Amino acid sequence: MHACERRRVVDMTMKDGDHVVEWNPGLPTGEELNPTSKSLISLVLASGLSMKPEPLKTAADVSGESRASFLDSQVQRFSPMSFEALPLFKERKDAGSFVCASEVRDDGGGRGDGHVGGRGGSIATGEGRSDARGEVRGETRGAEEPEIEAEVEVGLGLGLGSGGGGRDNDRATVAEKQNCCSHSASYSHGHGGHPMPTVFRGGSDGTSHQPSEGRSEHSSGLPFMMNGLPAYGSPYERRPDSSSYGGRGDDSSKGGGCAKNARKLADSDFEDTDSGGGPVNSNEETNARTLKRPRLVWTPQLHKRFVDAVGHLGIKNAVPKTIMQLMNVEGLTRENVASHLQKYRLYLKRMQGLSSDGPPANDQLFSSTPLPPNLGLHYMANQREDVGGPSFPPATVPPMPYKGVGGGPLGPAHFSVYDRMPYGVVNRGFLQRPPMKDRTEHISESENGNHQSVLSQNHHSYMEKRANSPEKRLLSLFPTSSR
DNA sequence: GTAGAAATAT
DNA sequence: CATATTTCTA
Repeated sequence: MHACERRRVVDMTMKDGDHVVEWNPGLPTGEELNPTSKSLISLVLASGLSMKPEPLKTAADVSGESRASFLDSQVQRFSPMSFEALPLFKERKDAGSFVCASEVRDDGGGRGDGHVGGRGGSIATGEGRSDARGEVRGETRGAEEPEIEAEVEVGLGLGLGSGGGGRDNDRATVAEKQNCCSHSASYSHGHGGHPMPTVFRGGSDGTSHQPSEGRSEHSSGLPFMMNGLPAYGSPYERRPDSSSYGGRGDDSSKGGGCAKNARKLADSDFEDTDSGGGPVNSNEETNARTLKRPRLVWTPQLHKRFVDAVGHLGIKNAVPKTIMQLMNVEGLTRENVASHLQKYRLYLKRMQGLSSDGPPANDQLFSSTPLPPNLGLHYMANQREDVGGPSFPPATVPPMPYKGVGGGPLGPAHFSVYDRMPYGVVNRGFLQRPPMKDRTEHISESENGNHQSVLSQNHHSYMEKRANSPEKRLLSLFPTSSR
């Protein structure tokens, strides 16, 4: 675990030159570091971390220390306390913002079959930005939050609970995660079904204010998960260095420089500086009330979630707010969703418009996620929902069982934000909906998932003439062009 | 206050 | 230029 930390430190060092100081508060001290790890630190680095270098070890020493370390780690790992101690709910407003978003399917319940699909979890990581701001923050930052977020987030994010259902698959994933992201986690902490609120705004711009507004509510009134999914980690992520903001995973061709990002955001923090009364920094001037929130990147996972939600609700009920709630993604705003929905509708419209010879549709994101088979129609038919239906409560989030969506053989076993987006991968969307009572139509989905039969229709028509079916359209999304 | 569309920004 | 955010209107 420490290996990772160290690596990061190094990265930082290299990247930001002398800004390491900023990280010092979060770095382990000589005492905190376990023996074996300590011995791995170079003299230079050690001095940089204000810890004294370890004397050379004898084989015996090493052996003994390893054992100690191991035991130590064991303890940490299984001690519930270690989990509790983590600033789970704590807002992270700090720098460097290391964001790790992850998605984990957790059946929560004992539903054994809940397959966790290959979807591992996505881990987004970003390194601390070296905006000019960095330094400032480093100094002004209050007493709090000295720790390095990274691991913590990851740990929290990965809700590896998945008790019974856990498959080897899962484990592997977990292992991977641990590997790359360091300790973390993964205890199947009991937290009975709690949503693992991993909140933290990608701090790219340090705009780390918390999801204050609209979202906090999720945790309260709504069911914890959608389809058995635990709360999604913060969607905000940072790309390694492409600097390109765009969601496109591709090259950074269009990339504006990091410089851009730095821009006005250079302030942001003040809101948090919080109580502490620490001498509020000099930001005042820079306090361009601009407090923009970081640009959200709609990753395939996120989008899928979105689509799932929309599908779940049916186009009719799929309004931003509801979708947002259903998605249960922390930090996601209604605006985010509204915006995406807007775009999504356009996409749908377009799709139906030129169904036949559709142009290559560059919407990799959209096109890669199968439309929920039930978009619109069924729900339309189902309008009267509340009536005698076991089905979905209209506006509420149905704590519906959500078995292995996207799972199966198709999903990627592991997903890291650093990877090129698996656009090609077609996740099977939204299956296993509970039986709709009078569901007349039944869209079958090809088992192989390579071709998706999707039902779609002009969204206007949904609204207006829902009853009639003429509008219906069957679109088939391009074959899984895995690329 | 919210949804949806249009205007902006990145 | 594409995409996300912000603003504006109903």
